[in-house]
Amino acid sequence: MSALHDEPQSTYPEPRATYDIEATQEKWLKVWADLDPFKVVDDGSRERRYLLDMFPYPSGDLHMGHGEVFALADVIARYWFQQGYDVLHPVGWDSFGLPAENAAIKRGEHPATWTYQNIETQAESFRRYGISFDWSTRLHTSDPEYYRWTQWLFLRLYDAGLAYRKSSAVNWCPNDQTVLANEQVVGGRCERCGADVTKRELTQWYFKVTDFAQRLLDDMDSLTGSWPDHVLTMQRNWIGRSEGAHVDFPVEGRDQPVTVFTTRPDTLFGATFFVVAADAPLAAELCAPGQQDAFDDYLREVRRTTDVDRMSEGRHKTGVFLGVHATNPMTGSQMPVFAADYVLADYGTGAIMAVPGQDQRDWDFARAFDLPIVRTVQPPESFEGEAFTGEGRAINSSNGDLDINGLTVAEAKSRTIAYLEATGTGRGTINFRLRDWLVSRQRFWGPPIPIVHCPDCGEVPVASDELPVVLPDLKGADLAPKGVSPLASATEWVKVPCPKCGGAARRDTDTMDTFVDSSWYFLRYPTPHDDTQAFDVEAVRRWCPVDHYVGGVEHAILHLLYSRFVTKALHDLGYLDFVEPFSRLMTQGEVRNQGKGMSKSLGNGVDLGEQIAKFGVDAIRLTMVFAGPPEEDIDWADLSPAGSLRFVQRAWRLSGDVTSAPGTLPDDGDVELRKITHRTIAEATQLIEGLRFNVVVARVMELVNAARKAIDTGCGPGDPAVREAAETVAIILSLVAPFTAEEMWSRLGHEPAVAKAGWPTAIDELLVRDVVTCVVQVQGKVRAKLDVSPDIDEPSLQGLALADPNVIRAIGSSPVRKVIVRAPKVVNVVIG
RNA sequence: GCCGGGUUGGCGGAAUCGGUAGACGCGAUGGUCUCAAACACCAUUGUUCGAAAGGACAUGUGGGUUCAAGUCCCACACCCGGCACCA
Repeated sequence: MSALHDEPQSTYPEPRATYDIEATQEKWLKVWADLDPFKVVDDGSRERRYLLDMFPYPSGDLHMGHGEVFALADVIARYWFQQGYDVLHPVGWDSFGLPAENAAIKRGEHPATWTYQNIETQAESFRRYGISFDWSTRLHTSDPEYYRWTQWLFLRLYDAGLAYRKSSAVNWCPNDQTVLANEQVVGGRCERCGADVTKRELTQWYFKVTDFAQRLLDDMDSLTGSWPDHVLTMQRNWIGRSEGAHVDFPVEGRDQPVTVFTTRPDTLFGATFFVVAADAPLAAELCAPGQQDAFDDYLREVRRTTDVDRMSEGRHKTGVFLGVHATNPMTGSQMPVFAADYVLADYGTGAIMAVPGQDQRDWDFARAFDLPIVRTVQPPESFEGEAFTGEGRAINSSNGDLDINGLTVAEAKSRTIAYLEATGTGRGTINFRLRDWLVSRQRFWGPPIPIVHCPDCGEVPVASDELPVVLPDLKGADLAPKGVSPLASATEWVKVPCPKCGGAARRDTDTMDTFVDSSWYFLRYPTPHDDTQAFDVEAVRRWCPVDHYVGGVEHAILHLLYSRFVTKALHDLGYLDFVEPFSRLMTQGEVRNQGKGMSKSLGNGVDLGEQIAKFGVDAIRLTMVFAGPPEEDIDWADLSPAGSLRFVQRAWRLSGDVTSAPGTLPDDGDVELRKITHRTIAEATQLIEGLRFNVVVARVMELVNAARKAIDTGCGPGDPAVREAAETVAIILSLVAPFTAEEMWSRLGHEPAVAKAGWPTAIDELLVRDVVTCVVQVQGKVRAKLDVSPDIDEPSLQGLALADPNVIRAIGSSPVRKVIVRAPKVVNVVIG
């Protein structure tokens, strides 16, 4: 039995009135469905605002995490509605992806069945949760009407040279039987299923994100302050810019020199050997015939090792001599060339100059293979480590032409680069950690890549007016992973005439990463049903960039980086007049339980639907919002939905106690209560702008307490100020507890919807206090409090303070040396 | 290791301009109501000394600046998150 169903019982002399939450929810849902108060207008009559929640993946019903994000985002949306903006608050589903496919295999169904059932379930839950969506915007990325335009985007990037195919060693998830983007490999494991990722040599499609590396970095300056710092930091780390030099090393038996990237060109004199990534083509190329067998054995070993093992802590260095030598351009000395797995094939040039004196990894390798170590930076006296990577003066660094001995690291770097450039053996350069975005997937439930492979014409893009390339009708076992895309088995679908020559050709059988779908969906929302174009340039100009984006921090790198890339690419192609998609970002924390993330395996899950059934939508939303600052994790075990329910009932009771008529002007109302009301309005406005929603709730609670007191023991229920307070509570509360707010609004004699009642304006005269508390300190310790007028002058305040008996006692017989007066707030007496 | 963020009552958190630390809520304790319990409502609630008046101590630790520090500066400890054989 929950509080929802408390009936007034005759045995109680005066039972507290409570309301039937379930009936109230049902009542207003019907009314709102008719009123459709959150439908976007877009007629230019009002200023526009675009609020976007990261759209959900339809993995079942909504869970606690959804409950939190959407409640938080709705505060902002509803605040904007109250302010009279024309708000775009769309809804949709990121509905392509692996779980649907895995469910379909298990059940022998089409992935669409599971997907669209879940979407319907979530849609109904959203509706009941009272989120202020404009339902007419609804889209699903798995609809052909949507993925048609995802394919269009692919083709535009292809035309611009930003989508290309290459063969390289890629991350392979043996469990999901598909390749993964770099961003989807976490700690050497598949982000989705946790399997150890291995490498495979495959020809795959990529988007050229690296072309934008510098801009992705630079444009973050404009987001500082509007995006959380840690998100910007994560992106910066991910892009990983480093400054250094390319240096060319002649290698015996080879015409072309081998170039390496180094961030420490100043240590070039200390380079005593040379290492090539074992799995880079260069290693095989350089290998001398005599070392071929040894190299082949080693490479086989490396290929077998997963990333998890490869990166494990304290693993000793391995490698194999390739039987050739490189020449150090500074010292002329011969450096043996090794293949090793501690050098990465796809970072820099896949080859390094090894400077064991200044790099611990090189030091470890040198010790393992008994190679010479030369220090080129003087460590401090006290230094006891091995490789020295700190600041110091250059040593052992001169030849006939260049002498950098005695220079600091920075000076030595620039001198060396200048020398390399002058002699044509190297140049200063910038290198990025960021790799191109691998977008091919060997799975079914995603947008087919709109390319045809023709034996004569090569890769030919599908004409834009031939889109969408619709998925063939596969289901159940047809979808089981077999290492090649399930699309390949749809033989009729694959066969297609070449768009160029008309000859027999084959469709590309891979689908796109689902992150492609979500990299542009925010552009679709202003015109979600346009069947002539992906997005309307003019509508996007009106609405975008998104004013406020809300979602989980787990997308801090992947989705946000990809969206930023796509925005910049479309900008360069002339479609967009902005370069950053999301002007402001709020990342909400995780909902946990008893200190841990909720999960089935831990058995600590809390079901959103059950909580709502028990306490009602408003109490749950309020609990989420009141729990703490939006970006902090919240722990359900620390919270009290029962307390939230108690509060909404208390607020509701207020609306029933008001006896003045609707429309009563508050002017003659009780001034003390009016002051509290208007201070609440002023503070709430500021707090919402600062995203401190939890404090807004606290302030409304205070206002409710004040109004309660006024009714019971103050000015009484008929005072106009009580009505003003109750109406203010209803409006502010409508951002968090829409059902209670609507019910209050109705009981106060108004027509729905309270959501559009209009944000109240604080009256300045009611914000000034006529009495303030002045703190009197002696030696910085509070000894007295005085009620004074806010415009009291300093001499009188000082006089009052020094006359206070507690102050006199605290001063005692000590001489007063100084009195600091900051009227009207504080007086501090310095003695002794 | 590098980068970012944090550490405030029994708990979640306020105090974002250097000026009353602990708003608001949870929990707890006492009371009202009840045969009783639950619910609800009222009161108290940082620790400590004191009968009280009043005092002392308190924002991770140690220093510093200041009339005044949770807030500013320096060092340290611990926690959380990200990146990491990235040359």
